[in-house]
Amino acid sequence: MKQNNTAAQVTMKDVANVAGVSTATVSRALMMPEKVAHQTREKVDNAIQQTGYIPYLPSRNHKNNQSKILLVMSLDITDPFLTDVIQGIQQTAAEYGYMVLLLGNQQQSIEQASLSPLLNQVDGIILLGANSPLDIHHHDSLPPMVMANEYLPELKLPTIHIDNLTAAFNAVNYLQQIGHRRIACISGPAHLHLSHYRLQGYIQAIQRSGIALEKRYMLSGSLTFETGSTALTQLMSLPQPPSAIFCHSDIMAIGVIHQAKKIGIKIPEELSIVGFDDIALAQYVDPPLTTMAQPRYNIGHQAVLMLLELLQGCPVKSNSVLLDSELIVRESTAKPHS
Amino acid sequence: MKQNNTAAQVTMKDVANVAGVSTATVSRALMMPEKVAHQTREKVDNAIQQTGYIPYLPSRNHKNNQSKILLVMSLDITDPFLTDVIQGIQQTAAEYGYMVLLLGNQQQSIEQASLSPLLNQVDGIILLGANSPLDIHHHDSLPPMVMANEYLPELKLPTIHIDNLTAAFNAVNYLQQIGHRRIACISGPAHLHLSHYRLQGYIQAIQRSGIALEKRYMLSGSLTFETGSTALTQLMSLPQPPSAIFCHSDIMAIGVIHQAKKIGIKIPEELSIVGFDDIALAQYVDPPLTTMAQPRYNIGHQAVLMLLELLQGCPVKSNSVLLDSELIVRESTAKPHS
DNA sequence: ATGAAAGCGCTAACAC
DNA sequence: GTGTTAGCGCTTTCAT
Repeated sequence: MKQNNTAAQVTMKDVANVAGVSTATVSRALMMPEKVAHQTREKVDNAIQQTGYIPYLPSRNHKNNQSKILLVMSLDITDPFLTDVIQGIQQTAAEYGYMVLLLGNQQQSIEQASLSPLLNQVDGIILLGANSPLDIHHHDSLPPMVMANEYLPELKLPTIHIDNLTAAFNAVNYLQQIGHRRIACISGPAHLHLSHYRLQGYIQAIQRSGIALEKRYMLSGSLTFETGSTALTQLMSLPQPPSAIFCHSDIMAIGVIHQAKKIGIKIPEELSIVGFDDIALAQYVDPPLTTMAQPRYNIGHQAVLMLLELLQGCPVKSNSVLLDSELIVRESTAKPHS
Repeated sequence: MKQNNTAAQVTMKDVANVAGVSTATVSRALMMPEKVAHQTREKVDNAIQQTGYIPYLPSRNHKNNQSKILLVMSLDITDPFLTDVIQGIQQTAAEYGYMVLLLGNQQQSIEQASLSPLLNQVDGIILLGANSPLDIHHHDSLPPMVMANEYLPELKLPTIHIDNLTAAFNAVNYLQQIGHRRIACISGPAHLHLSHYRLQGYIQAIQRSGIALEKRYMLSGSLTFETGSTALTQLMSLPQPPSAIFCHSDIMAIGVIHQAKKIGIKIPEELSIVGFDDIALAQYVDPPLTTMAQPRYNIGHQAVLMLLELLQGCPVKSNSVLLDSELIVRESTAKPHS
């Protein structure tokens, strides 16, 4: 008869009482069931059922320091690409019995002061993109961390990512292969390192083909529809508009397609577009998007595996795992007409 | 002599030592700064700086039972609509100093046994959609909860949502207003209550106009591109295909648009489409989508406010807050041609 | 205003 | 195998 149900914590002591054993035994029955007599274990199990006991985590963590929580710091939980990565993280984490605490960048408003204690409570951290809110250098002791999707040489974090430079190079190279000469590039924000790498890939591809780099063909902005949309307007009002555009994200690419249609430019006949990421949506837009596919789910998956290894005390084997990217050719690209 | 300083926790005791006071004073300096002498506080503050002390949450929570963590259980962190809601949640939570623990449905694989303890550690729960992994009825004492985006009468949870029935009714009614008679409906999965309400809205609108309900016009599936895509094929192969389709989500609608184009059906000339949610993407697809807009961000915002009130011990004022929805007419709908 | 000391619920030595 | 006991880091009486 539990009358003390005013949200009163059922403690291990209660269980012990009901089972007629000591708290230590209850604890053992929970933690190392094989080290406790079969009979006793049954009594304890019953008592747990009866009382509705639930282990109180803070106390438990107190000792063994395991919260089974992984922190993910993500730039933007709204970005469909990152969302897929996070999905990979969550699913993999769940397989290993970990929960995922997701911190969006909006929450960077949370002051360091209140953030720090939290870091103390999680078992590991996954940085999804580099503009993390935490001033890593000012923390002496942080939980194990891995970085995903963006490589940041200065912090020597184990990282899982694609070769953004080569990927971008290949994307642009493809456009060149099918005959394009005037190729523009819409980059992500400068503070993201991946923007830098992708831009470099673009630049190298252009230069290698012996064509002069056109400053006016190189725009940048956030990885959003709007950026793509406005960038297109800008590009097409150039005296010599490009015949193809390489975008740093699919979302951007969709923005440019949208705007292109609006001002009556036919894709891919008059303008070729290639995106980046291969989000699910890419194949459903009109025309279906040619894009550099990233292994979205796998990035998340690998990141967790890597982090879990760190948690086990494994040394940081390789400092950076490279995943493959692949150009998916759909219908937003074609030979230049003119 | 603790030489075991391999990432050793800096404890409050250390701070106390350095400051030359007792741990109790340090604790007070942190928790009720005004109750401690100005001088002492300075000494403590300095010591904290020097040692790099960070409060250890599990111990702190131990007593005052405040983790400052809100748990969000979401159906699908990949859904752009839910993602926007979550954004609203995170941002609002952050304003009030709360962090958000996000549990995707994939993580339902985590057994109750390991989930329950976690529930014990969070200050409150937001259910985003009803198919939550937790067997609410089997838990005696759960943290305060609110439900968002879906109304579930049986559990009497404070809920924040739109009137799905009326919204659907209005959407279908609009189609009727502009002249459509053969209107199909692609519903969400049956286990979501909102599918039920939206379907009812559709049914009532059809019936009120005196038209017979056509079973063959009523399809259902997951809220995905694929569902929309396959549903369209099915609908258009009917002897009397519909002239308009009401979809339970924008994603679905985009799927049907995609497929419609593929088989050469002109939108909106030959077929009108209306979606639901008004995700950002809706205005960027071709043609821009007419859709029933939900206040995505605000749903999350309100949910947090509501939950926070509960946490303060406020009684559940109204059991259900209704937010407004609004039909956004874009270019995927037009008068029927024939 | 501050220190000493008693817990909080749990785990881990250490005995029996 | 199981109970006793001593903490874990922190907050909070209760003295002073």
